[in-house]
Amino acid sequence: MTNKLNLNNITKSEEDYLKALFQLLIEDDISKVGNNQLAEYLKVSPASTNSMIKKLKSKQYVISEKYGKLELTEEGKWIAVRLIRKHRLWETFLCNYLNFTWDEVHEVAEQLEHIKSQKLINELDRFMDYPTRDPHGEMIPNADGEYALLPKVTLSSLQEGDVCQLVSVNDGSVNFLRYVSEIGLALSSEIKIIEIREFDKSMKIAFNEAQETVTRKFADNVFVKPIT
Amino acid sequence: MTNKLNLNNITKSEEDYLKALFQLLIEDDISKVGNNQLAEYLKVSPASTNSMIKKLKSKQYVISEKYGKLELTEEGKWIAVRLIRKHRLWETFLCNYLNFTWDEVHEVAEQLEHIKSQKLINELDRFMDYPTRDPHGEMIPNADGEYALLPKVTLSSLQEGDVCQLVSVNDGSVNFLRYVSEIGLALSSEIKIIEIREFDKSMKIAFNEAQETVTRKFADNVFVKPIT
DNA sequence: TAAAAAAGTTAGCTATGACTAACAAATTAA
DNA sequence: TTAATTTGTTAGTCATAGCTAACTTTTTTA
Repeated sequence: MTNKLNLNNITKSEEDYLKALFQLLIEDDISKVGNNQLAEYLKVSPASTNSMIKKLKSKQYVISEKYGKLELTEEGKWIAVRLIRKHRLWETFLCNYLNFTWDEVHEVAEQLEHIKSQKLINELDRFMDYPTRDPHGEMIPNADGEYALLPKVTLSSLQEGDVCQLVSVNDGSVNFLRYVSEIGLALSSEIKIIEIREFDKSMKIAFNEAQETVTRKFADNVFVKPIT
Repeated sequence: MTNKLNLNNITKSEEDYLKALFQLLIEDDISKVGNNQLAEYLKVSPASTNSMIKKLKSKQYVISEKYGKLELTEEGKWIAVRLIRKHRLWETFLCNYLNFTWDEVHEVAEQLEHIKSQKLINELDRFMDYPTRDPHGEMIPNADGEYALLPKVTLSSLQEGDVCQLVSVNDGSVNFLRYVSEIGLALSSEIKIIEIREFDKSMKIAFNEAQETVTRKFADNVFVKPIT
């Protein structure tokens, strides 16, 4: 009821904040997200975040006490999930139909996710035959907002000798994604950890008959499923 | 040069004004377009238009003297044509691939036309195999901004006994487009003017073995090619 | 041609959503 | 447990882009 009415009144900025909060709180499973952390994630000033949070509280998308941590209401979560759905469906469309590479899609999808049309996104979903994963391996919520929240195991969390399969990658940086492709890694690649150097936590890994040494920062952005 | 740099700095509003000016000046071929006319077309106040025109003049997209009529520079036209290209390609995509009807596409295309990505629109064009007309029969500019400007002959400009073919329709009103479909008219329909009533300029027309009486306002929004 | 109407302009207001600078509260560390 | 650091808040500014009301210029018409 109020639901439907509000959704067309929401601004692009409000959507961006709600999505960011959802990704920190729920997808990254961070228990205490504060004002400044959200500000840093969105690359805006703490003051901007503070005033937006006030607005989102007044619209009942966010709950928090003064100086307390931030929480999303069910309504807030619902808005965020729908944005994530749109973002990932568009990424999938761009990669699978419009010859985009996985490092090119994020920026355009950031724009496309704000297009307001229920029909558009549901038809796009149907057109692609209801994909469940985007080009980076992330799960795509269905039309009811349901999707599996895979526990995020980073490559960096594994030990020497462990073997795993590449499940998804952080899509935040174009340079990172290009680098992943360049060295020959792809979704589902089987990776073995040959050695971890204590000094800088860099890792020597083996995959597809190749070997590479990657930094800790790199390994933090690669999500894997350990093979038991 | 300056071209490319500016195009990413342009706002949605600036784009809307340039497109509106182009449609009035070039597509509708109106020789003198003034501030208030543009304001009315865009459904904003004359004051808003006035200040936006100042901005567009400073960016050299528009030329006009104080109290004089408005003109577009080549740069201004180029921006407008690209918007029209994007708008019509998206409309075509929505109709041909996502099950939208021709009365549903305009509103969504108004949003999609502001997405900034050269690659997106050119790939979409390729994906659809370079269509030349949108669902309303309007010409789609190619990647170089070239397209045929069909002289707009309205159904209302014809005489009793004339025969013509439906070329395109004004896509501004959802109700109008629904009405056109409902009575059974479609692009390329052959229409014969049976009678024009002087009193209110309403027309009795025949097409596809059907007859209808349509108002002057209706006939003003239907564009045709007379059959000699 | 002078008055009325229309068209165009300006000033000043509003809301959104950024920002910086200054300050307050909470947390961490000495 | 006090001091330092981090985190959060507030006040005040800026740009964009809309608005109304008042005014000026241009055009029309009586």
